Order: sequence, then C-alpha cells, then structure tokens
Amino acid sequence: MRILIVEDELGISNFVKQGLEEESFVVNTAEDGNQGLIMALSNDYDLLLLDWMLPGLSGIEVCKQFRKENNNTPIIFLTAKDTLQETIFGLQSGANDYIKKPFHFEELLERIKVQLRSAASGGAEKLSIGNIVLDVNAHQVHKEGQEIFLTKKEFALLEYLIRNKNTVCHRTKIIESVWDIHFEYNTGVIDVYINALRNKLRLSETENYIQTVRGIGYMAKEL
Amino acid sequence: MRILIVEDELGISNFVKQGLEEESFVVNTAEDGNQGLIMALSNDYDLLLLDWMLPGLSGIEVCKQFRKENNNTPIIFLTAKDTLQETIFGLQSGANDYIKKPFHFEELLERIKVQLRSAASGGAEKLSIGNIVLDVNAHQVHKEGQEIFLTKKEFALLEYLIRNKNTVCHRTKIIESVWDIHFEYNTGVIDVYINALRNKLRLSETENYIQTVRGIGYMAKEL
DNA sequence: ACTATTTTTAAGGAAAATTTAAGAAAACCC
DNA sequence: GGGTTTTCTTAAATTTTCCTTAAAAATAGT
Repeated sequence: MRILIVEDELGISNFVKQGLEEESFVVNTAEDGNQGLIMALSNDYDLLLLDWMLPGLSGIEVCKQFRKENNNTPIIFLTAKDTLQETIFGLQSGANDYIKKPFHFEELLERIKVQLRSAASGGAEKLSIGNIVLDVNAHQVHKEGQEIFLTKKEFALLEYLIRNKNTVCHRTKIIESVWDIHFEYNTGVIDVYINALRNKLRLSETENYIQTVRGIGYMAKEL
Repeated sequence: MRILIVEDELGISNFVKQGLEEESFVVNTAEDGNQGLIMALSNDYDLLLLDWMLPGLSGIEVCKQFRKENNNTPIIFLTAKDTLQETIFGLQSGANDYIKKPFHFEELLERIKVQLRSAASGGAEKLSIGNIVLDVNAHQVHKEGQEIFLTKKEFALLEYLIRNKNTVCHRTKIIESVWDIHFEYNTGVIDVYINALRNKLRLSETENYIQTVRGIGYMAKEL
C-alpha cells in the first residue's frame, strides 16, 4: 500500500511517515502543493494525506485538481485546529475525511484503514470468522469447505458483521450500512435476518459467532 | 453526556435519538424553537443539535439567543440547505459545525465526537481506572485483559464515574446524567447498580475503586 | 401473467434489563 | 449502647428488548 503525504512541516510528516512505515506502508512525502500534485498524478498511490496550508498550491487546490483526474483514491485532510470552515470546504471539494491537528497517530491510522478498506472492496477478498469463509467477489459462503447459500441481504449483513468483527455493531449502523435506511426505522428486519443467518450457518452453542448485545446491537466474535 | 435535539421532523429526531442512546448518550428532544430554547437554557447539555427550519423560532434565532447566555456548549446545525452563504451565516451565528440533510448517522456521530472532544479537551476513547479499561466506542470493559460484560445502564454509570474519577459524584448529579431524572427522586436504582458494578468488576478490598461517600454519593478513586 | 423466491411486516411469547421494594447491615450521632 | 439514618443486598414486579414464526408484500424469473 502506497501513501503520499503532502505536508510542509517536516516534523509532522516525518512522524507520520515513520509510523506508517512501521505499519508496512510505503510512504512518499512532498513539501509543497505543486510537487504534491505532480507526484500524486504521476504515481499510483492508494491514499493521499493532504495538509491544508501548503506553500505553492493550497491543499484544497491540490484536492480539486487531483479529483479531476482521479475519482477513487481516498484523500484525508490534515487541518489545523479551529479552522472549521476549512474542513467544510475540504469535504465539499472531494476529500473523503479530515482529521484535526494535533491528532493521535492511532486515530489517523484508523481513518486510513477505513478509507483503504472501503476503496479496496473490489479486489479478490475473502473474509472469515471461525470456520466460516466469505468470498466477497464470488458472493459465496463456505463453512468447513461446504457451501452455504445466502440471499443478498443475508450475505450483506454477514459481510458487515465480519468486517467489523470483534466490535459491537450498533443497530443504527447496521440498518444504515446494510439497508441504506437513514431516518426513522422501527422495523424488526435485523432480528429476522440475524435469525436466518444463525440458522443457515448452523451455529451451535459452542460456535455462536453472532452474539447479541442487548440494547445496542450485535457482534460477530472470533471465539 | 447529555444531548438536546431540536427538530420538528419526528422521523429524524427519533432516528438520531435512538442512535445516540445506543452510544450511551442521554438524549432529550424538542419539537419547536421556543421549546428548544427553553430546554437548552434550563438544562446543562453537553451538545445541541439544531434543525435549521423550525416552527416558532428559527434554528438561527435559537442559536443566537442561546449563545448570549452560554458560550461553551457546542452546537451542530442540521440543515437541508447547503449553499455556502447560509452555512457561513450559521457558523457566524455561533454554531460549531453543521451537517447537511440527509446525512449518515455515522458522520453525525463523528462530528459530535469531534465537538465533544475539543470541548472536553482530550476526551480519549478509552477511559480507565486501575486495572479496568473502558472502551467507549466498542462498548466494552476489560479488567486485566479479560472482558467483563456490562448492561447499558451499568456501562453508562461506570463511564460517568470514571469520567469524574477522583471527585465525589453526588447522587443527584448521577441520577441526572445517567438516568435523566431531574427532580424528586426517591429511588434506590443507583445503589442497585453500584452493587451490580462492584460485583461484576469483582472489586476486592484492596482494589475497591468505587467508594461510597456517605450522605453524598460515590467516587471512583484511583488507588 | 404466473410462479418462486426474497424481503419485509407483524405479533405472541421468551428472555433479559431495569426498577421497585423491603429487610439486613453498616455508619453515624447522641 | 440505643436510636436513627444511610447504604447494601436480594427478590420480585415491571418494562424493554429480542427471538421465532407466519403471513403479506415486493422482486425476479420464466
């Protein structure tokens, strides 16, 4: 995974670069907007980290120009504190996320992973939990080598749960991500589908990967 | 953490309310500007969510009037309009952020957290006391690496105590923040839940983080 | 247009969480 | 110590949430 950092404060860019390299990313840096844009366009990065205030070309300009040529590569803005209006402009100009300085590296890393994950859904990808393997592309699920047929919604729900495994999935977020419902839901669909999943996956007492977290939602947990 | 939603479309406010409650916020709602302003001024909320178009008093008016009395509480606008002019106007009237309808709940949550974090100066995602670690997002509690399952109320109470650790938490404050009860309480729920917490956290004599302050309330104390 | 399948709604019952209540124990104050 | 108050602990009552099933509605296939 290749990441480009466009940032004029060397302290920050070195700090981030080192941290990301420890996470096995390949990291390049640029120190001003012009150089950053040229590098971004002439290389095939998986993600851009853009500072807002840059000599040469501003971060927002780099973002806009880059978006004219490239629609997929995720862009995360690093913005100085107390410049809310800037973050608003940034999101509107095509950035995928923003993080306010000073930030914790952990948080930045988390946001990077979120972006890469959603951008990468398209590569041959297999998710798994316990003895269950889910092939995102082939749209198939296997348990101990045996295929289990799931409907579209069942599959989408299981995929969501496994992608977020070992963390609690709130009902609200499930309904947003899987059903694309954003306002007023008072439906029991989730329950029905969880039930269907548990049946089809024949989860026994000892391998009940899908746990319910009362009052909150569900969690797919590696046992 | 207490949040007030001022929104006339019940679909939206119910949806947001539920989502936030799953995140262990205490949420109140108002359906028009006048009611919203009165509630905002007479309570001690940590954040306000204001609809732009409201019957009675417009969101901007509520925001302006509220800011006359209170400078700290973060305000986020929910707006159907997205012209830059109007958002800037909203921000100038004292709001901290705005989000355009329709929005994804996750994005709203993210912005809420940004506001609360900067308002509370460094509210980390993980709270801890002694060998107990509480992960606000994942809604999980660990003691020496081992997960301890808590219900929603138990979790909310523990979170409150730890957020105010080393200071005495009055029963009335606890009942306000965690239970959203504001007058004449003659209930023993707190005692019951404190008891449950002490049992579940298996606090021994030497690591009794939750101490009772007779006649006043409780205190989570780092030993 | 008809059928088969998937998805959603609805409802009764079960399970769990929350609250109430009440007696026991502990702490405080003369 | 005796009396009072406050807290602890349990159990039962209440409320909420979840599970399961069946049937209705929507969708896709022929």
